[in-house]
Amino acid sequence: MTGKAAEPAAVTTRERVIDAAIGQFLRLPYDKATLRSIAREAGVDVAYVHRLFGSKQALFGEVLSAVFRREAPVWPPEADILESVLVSRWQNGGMLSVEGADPIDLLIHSLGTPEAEAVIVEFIRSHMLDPLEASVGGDDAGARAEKVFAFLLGARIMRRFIGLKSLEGRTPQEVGEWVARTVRAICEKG
Amino acid sequence: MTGKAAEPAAVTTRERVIDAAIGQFLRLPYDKATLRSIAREAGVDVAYVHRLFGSKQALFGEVLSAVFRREAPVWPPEADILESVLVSRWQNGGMLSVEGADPIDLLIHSLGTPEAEAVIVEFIRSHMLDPLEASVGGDDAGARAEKVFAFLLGARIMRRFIGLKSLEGRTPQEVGEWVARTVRAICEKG
DNA sequence: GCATGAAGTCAACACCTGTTGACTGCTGGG
DNA sequence: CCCAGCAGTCAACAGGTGTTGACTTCATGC
Repeated sequence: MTGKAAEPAAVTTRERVIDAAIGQFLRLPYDKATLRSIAREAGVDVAYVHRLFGSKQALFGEVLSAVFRREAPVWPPEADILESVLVSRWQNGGMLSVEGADPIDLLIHSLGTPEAEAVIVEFIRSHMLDPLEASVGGDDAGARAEKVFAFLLGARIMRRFIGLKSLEGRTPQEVGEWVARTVRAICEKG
Repeated sequence: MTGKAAEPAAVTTRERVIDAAIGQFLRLPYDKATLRSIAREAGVDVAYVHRLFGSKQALFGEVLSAVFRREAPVWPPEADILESVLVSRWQNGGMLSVEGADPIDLLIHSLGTPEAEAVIVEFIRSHMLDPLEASVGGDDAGARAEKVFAFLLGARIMRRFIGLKSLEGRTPQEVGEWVARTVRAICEKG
């Protein structure tokens, strides 16, 4: 957009298609995010989308990589993980954030869809669970990390799909405290 | 099963169809569980399945009711909810259990599929969250119920899809304690 | 000027979806 | 005997899917 250097950095059609695909796969179940709707949003022909990536599954893999590459690193290896990371990330959109959409949807859409499940499970393990364990520290760090992550994941899903009455109308600070207090309780006594 | 009374208790075709549908909807995403595959498994024609329930969506609602009615009461309104209900249900297959399949899959397949989402969200609210809130009691019961449920939901999803290392090789009793301790921590300090 | 090859379109393919209406086979009642 | 009505089938519908191959458009190098 603002590139005025020697390189024009023009956004390629391929990138436009990937952006459209990200939006669709975030918003819709795997089967409902059709190549045709993606192509329409990107302003190209279906056939070209297909040729660009070889198959719908390959395009989905591309989307997964693109979304989560933008997010790395999710958990920095610092000690004060509770306040600085979990809470603040929860405040502005969640554990993962992508402009204008909620990556928790991508996770939900992936789980239960065999083509996508393996990819995302591996990603969660290596990019989220392991670093979180390292951050939590202490003995039984693994177990506590799993419990903390379970709570964060469940709360995330509830807030997105079912709704959390106790969070309605709260400020980001209050939401942060809501999360942090429970995370602390799990770490200390859970 | 053991019915030897005057009533033969013959399993109707409708029941066979519902059983087939339960299996399919548990195993597959909403769109992949087609009326045709359900009909084939039940040994009848597609058209009859459709006529029996009026629409695929209606059949899905029927499946939801059937699955979760078998589970009722999920949260009895007793005080000792932690040990007697949450834990024991977690031990033998989870918060919800159906022979041979994991209802958490039904939830995952439902979330993100608009036709199914509304049905299951309402069901979770009225049949699980509200009774849990009543059981937890005290002031801030709503907030604590939501937190407890978030943890249970997240842990359930992790155990099913991502895996919980700290639960590998544990006995049901240990699993129960694992859950109960965290639930208690959330209730008391979360 | 002309061939080349990439970027992109077009129309069609084979297949699968939920849904519909007309149909058969059968069983019980008058 | 007949006939109403239920259980279930059959064939087809309209529409949507990923995928394919032939086609156009256009800039570039010779």
